Amino acid sequence: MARYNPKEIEPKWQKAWDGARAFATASDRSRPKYYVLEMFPYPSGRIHMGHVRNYAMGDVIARYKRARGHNVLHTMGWDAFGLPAENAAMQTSAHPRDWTYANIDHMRAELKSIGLALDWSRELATSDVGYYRWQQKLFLDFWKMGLVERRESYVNWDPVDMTVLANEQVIDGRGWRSGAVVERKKLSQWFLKITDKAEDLLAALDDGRLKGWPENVRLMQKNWIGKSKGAFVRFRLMSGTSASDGAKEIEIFTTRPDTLFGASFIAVAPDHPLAAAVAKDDPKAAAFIAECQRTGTSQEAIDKAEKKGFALPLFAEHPFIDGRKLPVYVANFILMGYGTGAIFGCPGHDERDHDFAVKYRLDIIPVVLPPGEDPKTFSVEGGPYVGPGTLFNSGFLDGLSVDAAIEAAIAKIAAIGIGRAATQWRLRDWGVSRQRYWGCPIPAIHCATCGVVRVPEKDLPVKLPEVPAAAFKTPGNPMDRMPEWLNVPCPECQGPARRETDTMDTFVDSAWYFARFATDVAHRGNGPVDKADCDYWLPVDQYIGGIEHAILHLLYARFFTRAMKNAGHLSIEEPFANLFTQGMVTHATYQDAKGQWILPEDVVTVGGKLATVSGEPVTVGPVEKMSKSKKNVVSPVDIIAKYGADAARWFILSDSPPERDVEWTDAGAQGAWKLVARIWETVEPHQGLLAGAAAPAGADELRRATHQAIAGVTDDIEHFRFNKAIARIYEFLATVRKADGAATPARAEALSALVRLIAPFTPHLAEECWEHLGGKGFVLNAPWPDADAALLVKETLVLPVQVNGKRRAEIHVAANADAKAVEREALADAEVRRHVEGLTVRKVVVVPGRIVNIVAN
RNA sequence: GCGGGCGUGGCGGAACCGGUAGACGCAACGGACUUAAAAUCCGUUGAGGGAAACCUCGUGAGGGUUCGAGUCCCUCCGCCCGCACCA
Repeated sequence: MARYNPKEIEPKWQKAWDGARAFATASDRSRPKYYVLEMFPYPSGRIHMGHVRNYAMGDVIARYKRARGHNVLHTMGWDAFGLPAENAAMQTSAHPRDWTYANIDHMRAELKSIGLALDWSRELATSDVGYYRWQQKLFLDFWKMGLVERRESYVNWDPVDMTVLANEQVIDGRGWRSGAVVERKKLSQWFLKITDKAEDLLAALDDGRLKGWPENVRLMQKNWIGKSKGAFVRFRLMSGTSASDGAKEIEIFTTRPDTLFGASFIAVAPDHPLAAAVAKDDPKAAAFIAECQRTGTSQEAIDKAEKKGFALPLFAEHPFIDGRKLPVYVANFILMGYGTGAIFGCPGHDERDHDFAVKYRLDIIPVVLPPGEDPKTFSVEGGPYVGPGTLFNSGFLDGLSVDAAIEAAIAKIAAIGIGRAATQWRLRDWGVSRQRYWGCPIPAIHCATCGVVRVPEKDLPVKLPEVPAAAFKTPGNPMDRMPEWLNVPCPECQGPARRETDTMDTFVDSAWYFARFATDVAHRGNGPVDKADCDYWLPVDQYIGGIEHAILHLLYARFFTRAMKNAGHLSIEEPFANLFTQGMVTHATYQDAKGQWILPEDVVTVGGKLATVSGEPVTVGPVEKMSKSKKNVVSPVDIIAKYGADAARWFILSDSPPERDVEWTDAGAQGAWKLVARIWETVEPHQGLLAGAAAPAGADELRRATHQAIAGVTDDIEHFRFNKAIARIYEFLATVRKADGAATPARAEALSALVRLIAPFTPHLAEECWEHLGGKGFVLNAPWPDADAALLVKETLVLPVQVNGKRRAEIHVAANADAKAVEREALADAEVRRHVEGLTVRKVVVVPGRIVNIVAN
């Protein structure tokens, strides 16, 4: 018997599928559509196991839905703009474009060896002019609709390299290449007004439009959008201490106006105008603000920095308490971008305010009394109380609940004209400017007389200028140094003007690619998307990708879909009907005696111990996400060469639930390979079996097992439980192999079902088996098997019987037995009698079809 | 720091709505085949006790609710993801 050889068989079927154009998207729109999309890859150069996992999952769904009669759209493309190409250009002198497209060619070939059911004719790269010119058109549309704005905001600035740094290029507050301390620098930048859609982006999370999304992702987005109700309140600055710009008052935002009587200070952001005004004549204040500016721009850096304040020579009057003076601080944890950039601090009922008050020895006054506490003894000196309760020490609010006090406080503030109720959002507008070359150029022109002007649509695309590869060795954006590209006549006055040199955030590229995929290639020259095509295919029925994209990418795509609908390009608000977030691929880490990381392929077992190829001892470290820096990577290409694509796909799906991390182990991959070989071995003796097989009848073991397997695997695939589907296939295979005496029709039915059930997971093997058994056409076009409900019903059940919660016996009862009969049966059981001997039975709990519990004492 | 998750045998995991904890796979051990090894096939395998029947313990730690808790609640520990210029 010939051993199964994936090296021959996998390319054979890949060629056969190609030759038959088997995965070309059908134009027949009468069938129900199904659009399955995996997050497209960044073309880093090589595929990794994370890709294999992501695309194997999508492929299972695509092939399964196809077998269920759907018209399936399943495509692949490249998230091709971004920083790594420019870093490569700095290191290797390769032009970002050449580097990127060479990587794409390489990765495409690697992906094809996995045997994915993809329509490659729809492939796109976001760096193609044919893609980004339509992104420029969308940008202009949004601009006309008022969704584009220019305003100042901060970037990480490397003062040595004179360049803007990404957050990941800032390491411990220093530039990654220069090592210089990074500064915050204000630049005029482009923004998309995602906050205009905040209300609907939030509402859709809860109103059923995203019922196919995981709860945790919806919750993360909800918290990210962060709608909070509260109030603006103006505090009068005390005379004689006014700031040098003459400000008489300071406006704060608070979500807890009920705690106003517990206020003991005011804090403003380092870039608040009041702070700047004081700093003008106060070198110490200026120095403190400068220090704050040296913290990075990321929220994480700001939050983790030690909370610090600087007392300005200013005091504010408490609006309700005569004579209470509130000192005004500049504090490094107050954000200018949220609310008014100023807060009042209530140390008794807020963590950060409490820390701040302890540090600067400010009053800590409790104003909310928890239920059951005595106001005379209750203290918040040791820590704030943030729960519900009743107001005290609070004048007109005394005795009210927190909620009632919030309302009463707002009413009073409004009545005396010092403030009003307000809603604030944590969500900020989307800064899309990048001071980099390898991105989509922003279609704008700066004219000294006309200001910032749109590039007319007829002049699109604004192509990236041709820049020599050597230009990337110099820090900064090479576009700034291309006068022949930079200088253009103003589209409005024809006077001298300059092109915008900022390019777009790559999140813009990935915010609408799903709709571009849905647009037929023949229609792609006419606009960003084809509305009719999108009306048929969208929304994406199943979107699959990493949890790391839970907020930004998904939120941006949701915003873009709304904006594109408003611009008339699409008819939907939500791009992804169902979302699945898959876990990472991890691997053990290995180090040699010197602490150097070692590739798994360079580790060998010598006498039961791990060693390097040259014999040095190796220590095994923790299992971590596969990463280049720790060298704990396994190349899919090597695995496919060794075991075949089917075994790789099988293992990556078999070992862990899809949403959790999976650990790649060579033993597991070998196990998958054994399975592939065993299935072939099981099928091989039955050449042509399907051709003349009679219809199976009866209800023998094998038939029951077959239909149970069909029902179980189907249900598991529908619910994204690939690991369980695979476990069931193992069980079913064992039954098939043991069923020596089964009748030929039952065996044909079992093998036919087996091959179709494995087809989404191991498609090459399934085709080979299908052909060998005499199945018609490709198994990929064969209908999914149906489970016969009559063969799934059990006649008798085995019920566990507990005595006082401990399992003591099992009884066999008819599936339709009533509770009384089950109870009688249980009490009659010899084992049960032994355990209740000498006790009085107090209660018998019968859970139908589940369990019996006898309570006795 | 803030937001969201996860934690079950030697390992990956299963256990549906609170109802027999450990399905299935890996590893290990025993056996068959072989001159031998590999491959393959069959069997055993949570821990402790017992000759056995069987008993006790056991789902990160501690507490609680319940006839019954891996599952629900509270407190704590550890790890992972995100934090707006990595993609």
